[in-house]
Amino acid sequence: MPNPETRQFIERMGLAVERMGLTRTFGRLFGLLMVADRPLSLDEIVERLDVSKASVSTNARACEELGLARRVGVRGDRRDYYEIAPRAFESVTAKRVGAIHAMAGLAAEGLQAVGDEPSPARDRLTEMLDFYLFMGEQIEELLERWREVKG
Amino acid sequence: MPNPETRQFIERMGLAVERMGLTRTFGRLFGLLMVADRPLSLDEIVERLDVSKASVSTNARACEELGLARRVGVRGDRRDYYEIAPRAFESVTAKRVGAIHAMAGLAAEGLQAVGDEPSPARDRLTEMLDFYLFMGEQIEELLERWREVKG
DNA sequence: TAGAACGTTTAGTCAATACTGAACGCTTTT
DNA sequence: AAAAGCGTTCAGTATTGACTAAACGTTCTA
Repeated sequence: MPNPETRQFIERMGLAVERMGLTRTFGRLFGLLMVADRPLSLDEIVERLDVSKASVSTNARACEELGLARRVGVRGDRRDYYEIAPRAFESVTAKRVGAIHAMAGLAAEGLQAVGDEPSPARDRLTEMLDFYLFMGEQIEELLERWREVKG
Repeated sequence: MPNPETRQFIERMGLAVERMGLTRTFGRLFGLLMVADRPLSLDEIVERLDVSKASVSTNARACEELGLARRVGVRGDRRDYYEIAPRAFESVTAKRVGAIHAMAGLAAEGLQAVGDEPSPARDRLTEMLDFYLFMGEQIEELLERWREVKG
């Protein structure tokens, strides 16, 4: 399984995730789990990624927190195993929708701040509010549709 | 205009933008431009944000690069003035769609890497590919619809 | 009950990077 | 032609934060 193409995929996932504001190691972990043909233990991840166990432990738990991975048990084994969570992409996208709502909330606060008189600032904030309300609502509907088709 | 609510808005925008992987100063600059009632010069921004002119210069240009702000001229004045660009939110969201396409591309590479035989990895990568193709396409349509309504 | 196996926590290190102050180049003014 | 105004660049600084190694607590095993 450690063929060159797979390694490259893991590495590119690391870079892609890093570009999104998370860390490269986190992205590599996610990439590794994506191409793994079975759940992996912490030590297996340590070996495949060549990072410390402490880092893997932290990142794996963060991955779980985000809904990207989940911990699974293996019969007759007391180690923790990790695998990609079902609906991982939906759940991470749902988190993004949360950020969109936050932007809408910020826009609303901005409108409070600039007062009632018409102004360019007011127009911009109104546009921001409308845009993020629209996007948040619509993307939620997209997720809904996706779940209907694939869920 | 430097009332407490406005200051708070700027500060929260700084934090929100920072959480998205950019810098706090960048977010504050964007927030300031959002609530400004006219284009601002570098020195005005320096004063309002209390950061060095070098930093403002760099961040303002980055803001322009991202399509969030634009430089405007003021008659009889040779300074640069900045204001929020029209369709700023559309353009930043369009950039996000680019990231979604990149994820789809990565999924395709992953499928190459894991080979043709059925496997959990293959299933996951296929789901990832389908999901991001769907989302990329649909969000582009959302932007289209938004432009029709507001553009 | 001692010891091994696991995962987590924490103190410390190191690298990345955003910001500052100063120098620079260009333009305008006097 | 000198000086002031303006934006940019660059070297240096400081802060942030991810990672490592070691200690720790807990659970299982011999």
